[in-house]
Amino acid sequence: MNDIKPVPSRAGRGQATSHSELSQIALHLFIDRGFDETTVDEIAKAAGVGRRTLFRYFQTKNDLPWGNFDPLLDSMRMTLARADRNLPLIDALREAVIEFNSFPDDEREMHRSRMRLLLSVPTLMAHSTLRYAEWRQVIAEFVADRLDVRPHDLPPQTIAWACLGICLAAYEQWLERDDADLVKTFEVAFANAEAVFGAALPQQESRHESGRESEHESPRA
Amino acid sequence: MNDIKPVPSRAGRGQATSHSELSQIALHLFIDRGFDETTVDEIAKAAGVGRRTLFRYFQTKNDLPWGNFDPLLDSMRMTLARADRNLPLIDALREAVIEFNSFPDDEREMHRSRMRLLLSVPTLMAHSTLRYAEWRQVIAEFVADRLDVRPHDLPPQTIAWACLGICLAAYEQWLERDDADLVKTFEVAFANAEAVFGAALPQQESRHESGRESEHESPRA
DNA sequence: ATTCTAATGGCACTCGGTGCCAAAAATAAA
DNA sequence: TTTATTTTTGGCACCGAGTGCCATTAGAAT
Repeated sequence: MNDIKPVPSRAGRGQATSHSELSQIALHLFIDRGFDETTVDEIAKAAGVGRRTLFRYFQTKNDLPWGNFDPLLDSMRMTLARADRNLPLIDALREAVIEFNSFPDDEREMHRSRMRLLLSVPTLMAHSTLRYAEWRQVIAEFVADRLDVRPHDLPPQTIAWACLGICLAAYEQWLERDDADLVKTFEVAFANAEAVFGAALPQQESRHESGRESEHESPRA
Repeated sequence: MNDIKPVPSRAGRGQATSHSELSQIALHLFIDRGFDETTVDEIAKAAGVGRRTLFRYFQTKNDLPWGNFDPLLDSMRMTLARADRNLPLIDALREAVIEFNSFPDDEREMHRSRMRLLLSVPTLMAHSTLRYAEWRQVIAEFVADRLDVRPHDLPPQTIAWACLGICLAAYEQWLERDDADLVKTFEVAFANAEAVFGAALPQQESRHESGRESEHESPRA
């Protein structure tokens, strides 16, 4: 909500507002007037800053409801780094993702509102893809480390994309029921993926109809 | 390329151009001048139509490089509908996806260019999310039918999202190597997902640490 | 030729986003 | 206190995407 300015220390004019304050104001306007119905000028006016200034804090209108995402990403990176290396890859991922999406109870309603906005407004849904790319990168780096390949290779990228998909499906489901438990929904979503994708494995070597060996790695998690 | 007008039949002025012609012209301009560097006015001029008219054929500039996607979706729906019901879900999905992404050799370079554009230009990458939603819906409907749940439920949505993720990872990989085989890349991507997500299963009932039964279905593919 | 119909395309306008730059405000130096 | 330095602000003009409105155009039917 309000950032402390620990060291207003060095020279120059003070900031007229803060990143998170702008985000808050915009978010509230979006929630009760609608995203497309709220103009940037209105947000700037509501925040008491010039429109030009607002665009220095946020690159686009679409970025406003996201607030500052980076600390959350760093946090997830840390969680993954701390994961027990004996834990199967998929379990480490599930736990990190759940941790990443855990918020204090008093933030629950705000979180729901924000996510509803992000997932229901087409413009935001689309734009979010760019934010998700950073999120995927965190996952990919972790998976790459575990499989001893580069983050950019197919297996980490595939897993990262798939994890994102699972999370988004879980969120969509969570938003539909007022009483839904987010953590539980994530667990079920992961279980669904495991059931379907794991179904081809039990028959052991059945994946070789198409013959030729691959230059890509087929990881054993 | 050129649509036949089977029945110019009924009254009114003739169309100045066609959907696919506009798409072609725009695509070429995007490819050799860059997406952001090409204005809608330039496209309209190149196509010899008014800017206003162009916006009747395509809702946004972002839609231009996609051409008409719907027939492809219908085709995938058909492929899935024809799938052997004894085939495991995941195999049916893999095959349909591969079929969906198979193009004649002479379209290969064009396809690469288009996909490179769609996956590398941030604006398009973001916008594509909306197209992918339709694609996911096709998958979700198929999965829902197989699992005897509603398309909207968690399992179909999760699988659909995960499939999308797998496909996008495969495409990104394919675009990096001139000589890469798209089909093979898809197969490897699916295999990666199966390996990682299937890893939790072999221990059979190990998914119950967190106790309580779920109101969601946990499908057996 | 006239009428009907449907597509066209120009015009003006809104809104998001950017480059430019003078003015404001805060600190550091004199 | 005054002056110089530094940094942010915010106004202005401008661009490009997208839309509502509407007179015009061109083909088909009468």
